[in-house]
Amino acid sequence: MAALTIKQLRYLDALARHQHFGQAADACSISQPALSLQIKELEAITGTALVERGPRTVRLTRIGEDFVRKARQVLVAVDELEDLVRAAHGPLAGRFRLGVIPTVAPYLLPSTIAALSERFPDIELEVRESVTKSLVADLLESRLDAAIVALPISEQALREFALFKEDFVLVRPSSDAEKPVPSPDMLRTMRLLLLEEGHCFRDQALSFCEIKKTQPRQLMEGSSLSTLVQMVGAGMGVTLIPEMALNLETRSADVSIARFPSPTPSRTIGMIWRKSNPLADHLMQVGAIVRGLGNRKNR
Amino acid sequence: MAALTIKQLRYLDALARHQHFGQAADACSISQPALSLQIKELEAITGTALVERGPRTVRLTRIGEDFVRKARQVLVAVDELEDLVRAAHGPLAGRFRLGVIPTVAPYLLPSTIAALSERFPDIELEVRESVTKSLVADLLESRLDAAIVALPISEQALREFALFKEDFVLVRPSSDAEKPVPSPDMLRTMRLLLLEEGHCFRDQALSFCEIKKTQPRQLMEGSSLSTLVQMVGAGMGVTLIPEMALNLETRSADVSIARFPSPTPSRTIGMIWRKSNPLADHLMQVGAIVRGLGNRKNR
DNA sequence: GATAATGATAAGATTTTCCAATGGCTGCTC
DNA sequence: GAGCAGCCATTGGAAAATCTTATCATTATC
Repeated sequence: MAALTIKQLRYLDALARHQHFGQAADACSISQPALSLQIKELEAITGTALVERGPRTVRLTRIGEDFVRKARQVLVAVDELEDLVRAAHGPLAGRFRLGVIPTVAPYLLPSTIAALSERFPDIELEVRESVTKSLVADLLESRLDAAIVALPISEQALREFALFKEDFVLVRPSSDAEKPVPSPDMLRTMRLLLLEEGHCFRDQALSFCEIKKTQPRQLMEGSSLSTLVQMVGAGMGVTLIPEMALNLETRSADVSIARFPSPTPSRTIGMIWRKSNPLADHLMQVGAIVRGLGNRKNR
Repeated sequence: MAALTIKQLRYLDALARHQHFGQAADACSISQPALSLQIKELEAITGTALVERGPRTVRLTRIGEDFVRKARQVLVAVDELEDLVRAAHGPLAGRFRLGVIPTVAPYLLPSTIAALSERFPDIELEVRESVTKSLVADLLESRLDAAIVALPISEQALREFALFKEDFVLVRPSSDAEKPVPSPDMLRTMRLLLLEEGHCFRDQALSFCEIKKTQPRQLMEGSSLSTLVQMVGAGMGVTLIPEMALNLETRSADVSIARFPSPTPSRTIGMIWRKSNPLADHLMQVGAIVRGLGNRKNR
C-alpha cells in the first residue's frame, strides 16, 4: 500500500478550505486533475470517503473533518521544521507573515515595514490585517508567523511578548472643547461611536465605560477609526481612539481631543507567536524593533 | 526547489537511530544508495549539512540534532493521522504495539494476548518488554501504541488509565516459615534480593523498606523475579514479589511466603498512551479487558 | 433544452525514485 | 605496506509516480 505524503495533506487542506477542486488546485499551483487524483489517492490509502462530492458543492465527511484537523497539525509541524532550518541560516530571511489588528496597522505598519526591511535585508514581508480572532486562528494553523494584537490573548499554545501600552483619548466635536472631560458614567449617556462587532478595541472601549456587551444600546458603528473620527467631526457623537492614532486621524478633522485623568483607559499591544515556533529568537528581535517604534510614536 | 517529504524524514529518523547508512536502509526496507540519495536530497533542500560523515562513524550535526527532534514530532503526528483512520474503521485492527514492564509481563501477557486476539480478531499484536523509562520514550515517539506500567508516570503528554492494585508479598527460605513477618525496619537489616537498576519494582521495594537510593548497601541483584525467588530458595536472602507473580514463581521453589499486615505495600498497575492518540476509545476498551484479567489473577 | 460550471477520466510526457553494480576511501591485519 | 573488509558515494538504467492538456459526464440555471 502506498504511503501518505505531505503533498496530499496540503492538497486536502486547500480543498477543505476552498470547498472547490478548481480553486484549491489554483491555490496549490497545480491543475485540477492533479488535485483530484491526489485526493482520490488519499481516499484509497485511508480506505475512507473523506470528501463528499455533492452536485453543486464539495463538503467534508465526518471522518474527513477529523482527518483534516489532524492533518493540519502535521502541516504545522512541517512548517516549523522548515522554520527551524531558516533559523539556523543566520538572520531572519525569506517569507515572514505578520498579522496586525486594524486599530494598530495604519499607524504602526509603515515604520515597521521600513525598519524590518532595513534590519533584515533578505526578508519577504507579507502583512495581513484582520481582527484578533482570525489572527489567532491563522497563527495556530501556521498561516502566520506572528501577529500584533492587544494583550492578553490567553491562548495556551501562544507566546505573548508585550510591546507597549497605549492610552485611549476622547474625541469629540470641537464645540465641546471647553467642557469638562466626562467620566465613564457620563460617557455611557452620550452617543458613543464604536467600531463594528469583532474588533477588540470596541470591547476595550465598552469595558472602560462599563457597558455590558449584552446591554441593548444605540450605538453608531464605523468600520475604521478614521470613519469614526470623521463622524465625530460631523457632530454625530463622541468616540475613543488609541493614542497612536491621534496624529493621523485628527489632523484633518474638526474635532477636539481630551485625555482622561487617572485611571486612564489603556491597552497593552503585544506580539504573539506559537510557542513551538523555532524562529523564537528572531521573533524576539522583531518584537524589540517594533517595541522601539511603538514607544516613539506613543510619546 | 523540491519539497520535504515524509519519506525523507522517516529515512533520516532511521539514520539518526542506527548511525549507519546500511543498517538504516535495511530498517526502511530499501537499498543503501536509495537512502543515501534521499538524505542528500534532504540536505540540498535544507541547504544544511545534517549528517556528519566521519571516517568510521555517522553522526548528526548540531542542526541535524534539532532537525531530527522536530522531524520526529512530524512523524508522530503522521502516525496519529493514520491511527485516526484506523479508529474510524470500526474495531481495533492492524498493528498494535504494546509495551509491558518485565515484572508484569510474564504473568499478565499470556492471558492478555489471548483475550485481545479473541476480542479483536484483526489485531496484529506486537509486544515489547522493557523498563518504564524506555517504554515512555517509545510511547512519546510513537514507537508504541500503549504500555502497561506501574503508576503514576506523571508525564504531561500521557494519559494514565489505572488497571488494578497489587500487593507485595515477602518470599523467604522455607526454614523461616514460622518466624514473624518482619517490619520494614527489620527488612532493612536482612539481606534483601532485588532486581537490578532500572526496574521500577526495585524502587518500589526499596521505598517500602525506607531505604534511600543513595544509601550504600549490600544487595544481591537479579535480572528477573524468577531468578530472585530461586536465589531465596538457595538461602541467599529474602525478597519481595508482586502478588501476581506468586503462583508462577513460587511453585517450583523451596520457599515460604508471608503477607504483610496493613499498611500492606502495593503498587498500582495501569495502562498509558499518548493523550493525542486518536485510538483513545479503543485503548480504553483494551484497558478494560486487561483490568478484568488482572483482577482475576490478583485475587 | 441549450449553456455554463464542475469534477472525473484518459493519454502522454516528465520527473522522481529505486535497485544493482561499481568506485573510492579508510582503517585493520598479517 | 599490501591486501582486505567495511562503508558510503556515484552511475546507469528501469520502473513508478506525478503532472499537464484535452476531453467527457453530470447537473444546475436560464
